[in-house]
Amino acid sequence: MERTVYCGQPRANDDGSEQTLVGWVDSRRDHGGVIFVDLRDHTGIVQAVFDPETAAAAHAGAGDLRSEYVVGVRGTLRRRSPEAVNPKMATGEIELVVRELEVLNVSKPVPFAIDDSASLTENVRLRYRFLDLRRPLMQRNLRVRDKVCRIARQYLGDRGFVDVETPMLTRSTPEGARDFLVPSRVNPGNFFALPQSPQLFKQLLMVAGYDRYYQIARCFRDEDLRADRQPEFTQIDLEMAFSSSNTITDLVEGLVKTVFTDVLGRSFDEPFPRMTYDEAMARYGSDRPDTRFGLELVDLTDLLGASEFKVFRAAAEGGGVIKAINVKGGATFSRKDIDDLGSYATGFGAKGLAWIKAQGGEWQSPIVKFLSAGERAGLAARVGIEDGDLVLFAADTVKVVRAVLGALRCKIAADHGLIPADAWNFLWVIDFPSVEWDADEKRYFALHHPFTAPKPADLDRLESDPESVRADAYDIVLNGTELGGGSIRIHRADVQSRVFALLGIGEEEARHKFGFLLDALSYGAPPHGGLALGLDRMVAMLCGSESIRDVIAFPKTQRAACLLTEAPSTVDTAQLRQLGLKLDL
RNA sequence: GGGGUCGUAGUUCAGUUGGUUAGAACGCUGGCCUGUCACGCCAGAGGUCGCGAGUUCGAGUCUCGUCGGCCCCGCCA
Repeated sequence: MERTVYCGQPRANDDGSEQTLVGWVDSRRDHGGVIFVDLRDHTGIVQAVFDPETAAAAHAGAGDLRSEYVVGVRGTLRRRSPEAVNPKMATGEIELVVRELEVLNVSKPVPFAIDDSASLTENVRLRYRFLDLRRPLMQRNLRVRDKVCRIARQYLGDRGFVDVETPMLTRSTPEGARDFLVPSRVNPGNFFALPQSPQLFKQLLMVAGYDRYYQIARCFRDEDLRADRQPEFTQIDLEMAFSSSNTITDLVEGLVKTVFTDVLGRSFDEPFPRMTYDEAMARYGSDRPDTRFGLELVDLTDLLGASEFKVFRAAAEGGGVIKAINVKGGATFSRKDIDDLGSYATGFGAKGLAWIKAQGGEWQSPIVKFLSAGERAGLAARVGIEDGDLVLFAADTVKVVRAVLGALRCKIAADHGLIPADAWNFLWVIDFPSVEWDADEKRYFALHHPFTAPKPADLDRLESDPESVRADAYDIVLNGTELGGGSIRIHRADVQSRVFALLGIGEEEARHKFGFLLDALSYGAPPHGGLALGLDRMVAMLCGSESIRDVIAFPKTQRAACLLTEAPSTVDTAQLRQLGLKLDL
């Protein structure tokens, strides 16, 4: 049977038309005489009616139907009588009066209902992913994903971007994440790496004169998983030659606005605000601040650094900071609530969590007795303490204080409904430092990656004062999630060599591992830059999903396994021998 | 590597202080039912309480280990 119309399509004015529908049996209601079967495909559900008097054979067959049988039905669409209309269904004003039924396949009883009502554990969903994906919610999610990709291709294609594929089998790189390795049979003892991103190849394409490149690119990173991190994920990756960072961010802003407008059906006219890295870290304790709510960090180091409270004084004297957030109305928090926040803070490196509760005109607090009248007055003024507030303090190194208060403000906002439901707070974070000192390894690390260009004005301080050098880099943030990031790249071999040197990548190592890049940069590389958007995260946010697993057809579990195929798996020793590999576990 | 949480019927869950035969809902099977759409009514089947040790007269319940799902720290743009 060949379909003439999808299940979700028939409407009242199709009354009388002859149609053939195919799909899955969503449910069967057998009244002894007439039988109703809801037939489902990805477009929706329509009711088919089997009448024993007008179509005896079809009716007999319908009695044997079970959930998820695959059937074709042919008959006449008929407008339902007014009392039989189902206003809950898009097709509820009409039904198919079946004349002919063909069972295309049977189905075992399914382990869970193919609808969105059941709350399923992820275990079951992933083991039966092919059924999970049949559910309307997942159908919608993957179709939103497809839509985003098509919009991106259209948008970028219209603007002269060329889609170029880059290798999946490439060479391992020293910086960044752990690589997935692929042994080379032809070259025993040698390995390919799966790309962490097409970064170097797109730069080579710039050198090659493809001045606008894009790719919807799979990327691989062998690191531990999170709700928003999978070992393989997808980026909308793009690169432009002869463009400033403003040109690139404007272009990407236009792309993102187009995507969100088309998918969500609402407009995003306002330009995305810009915030420097320093400001983001100071006010929000994060380089991807969630600006949908307040709870901003207030610096109190100058005010309380000399106080009698040892923890504060020690932090200030040790070069650290004292900061606080004011939880408006937080005086209602119980002692247990505050203790729980304390242990949450400990998880981010805090040694404790000092607090002041302003209630009934008094301050309840374990620390207030250490504060002078002047310190108290200054504190009240700067933090804006009013009756009913709860102030939480962190005093430690800059890094710890940012991490602790940055995490606390997000947790408190989430737990207490401070986040507006339909807010979409886009934000550009700019002026990142180029490098960061790693105290453990005693060397500088690139905050973005080693190919990020320093701002020209800062370039002469690269050797003398590296930490003051800003990168010409930009991240796009939405509601506290990093949607993507990019930068202007280094396009001169001499600058690239200086940055490698700063990062402790010696000349010989650089030549060995990045010789091809340095080589390419020395043959007329144009100035260029680009950006990559995390497709999975973007689609997850558009779908309202907490996890990117809900927008990936076949994701891995947190232990990096596929419950459906049971990958990864062991292999034959013969296979290993061909590759010249021996296991040593 | 670490912290937290969960694992009981096909599914989602309940299961008291350790105590007889481990329950509910939905689903499933059979029967009845001609306008339902969460159809209804009657009957029934269905359990390695993740797995393994231990404590105990007795373990779904307590202890230890282990496997697995999820969340987080570290790690990772």
